[in-house]
Amino acid sequence: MEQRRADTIAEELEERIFDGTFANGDRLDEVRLADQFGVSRTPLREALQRLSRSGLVELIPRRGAFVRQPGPVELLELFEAMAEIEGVCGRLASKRITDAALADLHDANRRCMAAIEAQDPDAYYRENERFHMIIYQQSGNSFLAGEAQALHRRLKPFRRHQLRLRGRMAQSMREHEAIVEALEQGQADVAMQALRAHVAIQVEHVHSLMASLKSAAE
Amino acid sequence: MEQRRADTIAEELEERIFDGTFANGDRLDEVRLADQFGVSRTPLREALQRLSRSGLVELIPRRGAFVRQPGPVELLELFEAMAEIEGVCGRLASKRITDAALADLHDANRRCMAAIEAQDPDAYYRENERFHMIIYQQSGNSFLAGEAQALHRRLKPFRRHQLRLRGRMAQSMREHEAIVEALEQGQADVAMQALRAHVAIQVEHVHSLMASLKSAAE
DNA sequence: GTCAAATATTTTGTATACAAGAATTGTGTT
DNA sequence: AACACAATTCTTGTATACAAAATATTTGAC
Repeated sequence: MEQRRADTIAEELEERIFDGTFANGDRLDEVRLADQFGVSRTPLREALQRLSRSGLVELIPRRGAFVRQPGPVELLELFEAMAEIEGVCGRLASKRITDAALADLHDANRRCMAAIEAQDPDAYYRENERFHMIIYQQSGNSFLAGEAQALHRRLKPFRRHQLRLRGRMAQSMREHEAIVEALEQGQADVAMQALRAHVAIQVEHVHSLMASLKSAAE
Repeated sequence: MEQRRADTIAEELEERIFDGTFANGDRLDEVRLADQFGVSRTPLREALQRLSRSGLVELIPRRGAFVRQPGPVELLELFEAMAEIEGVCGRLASKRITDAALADLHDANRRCMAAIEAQDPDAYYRENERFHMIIYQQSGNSFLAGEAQALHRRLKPFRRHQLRLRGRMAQSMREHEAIVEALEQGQADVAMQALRAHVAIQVEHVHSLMASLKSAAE
């Protein structure tokens, strides 16, 4: 018997919320799910509480657990928060980043470029993610890095859509290069503003966000 | 029988961690505490999980729950993160703050001043808190406001010490006024930097932090 | 037929029971 | 005496049982 089923269950449930198996507002029936996972209610409830902490599930006392996809307003707020926090990470990183990390950023950018040439959005997304993670780490503040990572993760389903937009990958690529340059030269405010804008631009395409939101809600 | 004991227990435990009843590294015995609170292990475990999410308790699988006070490094990171996030809140608030909120800030400052004259650090702290909460709210971003509030709460025990430092209240007061002025005039970057510095200055007094840290650890 | 109150059913929250892993103690060997 | 290993004791994680609240259903009055 393996240890700690609760977190594996939480992951699985999260996956199902992301992939749309559970729609917004759905009630997550404890007994049914427990049955489905072949466990008792105890570890399942534990998993639900964990999900409520990360915001995917709302736990209403004496009523149950409900899937809670962010609405338009909340989504905008999350993107804005992410833009701001990434900006902050960039500002701090500009003063603390190591040469090795700078080399890694260059490397990630090269791979991004290759992905664009290969017309491979998935590869691009993967390398793009690496790029951002490096910056989080190099902020030198593990708390902020953790927050940034959590937000990144939470907004993932909504970001993927954006890359499909015409020309977005190439544009994103240019922004990456400007960001690395600012970091390289220790230009704190330039790096901050560039990163903030790089994330905030996704809010510009709110309509496409709303579309993905609606499709997730049905 | 009242409803939802788990959160009242979580609050109570949090209180005891803050006030030093439970020292750093202490193991929180489920059965003993359950007994003490007159409940079963189930709601108590729920409370422990909640505390682990807010970082006060580390939950090691198959070993138990341990009190986890932040160490020096983590403490510096938390203060830095708070300074940055407050700065961000201030920047956003400078563009969005309402006249009513500005009036509230002035009011909070007046009360702060009165507290200084009355040599009442507790009253000062209370009004100071109100001042900051208003700014969080006025960022217009409930996610960021929530994060800021959570950090504020978490660092509370370490902030209180700082106010006792000679002249800190008066200095803090002047900073508050500069912040309100920047917000009033919509000077985004001035407000951001002022707020960031206002919080970051507490890191300057690291030694006093360490002292309070050590006393909490024994 | 509609609405309301009472009853039945479902579902959450909590207590207890049990199982498996960790810690501890005791014993035997060198 | 020190170490290793085994058996015991504790403790966590999970399952089941029970209680109270919320929801659904039935029944009765108008």
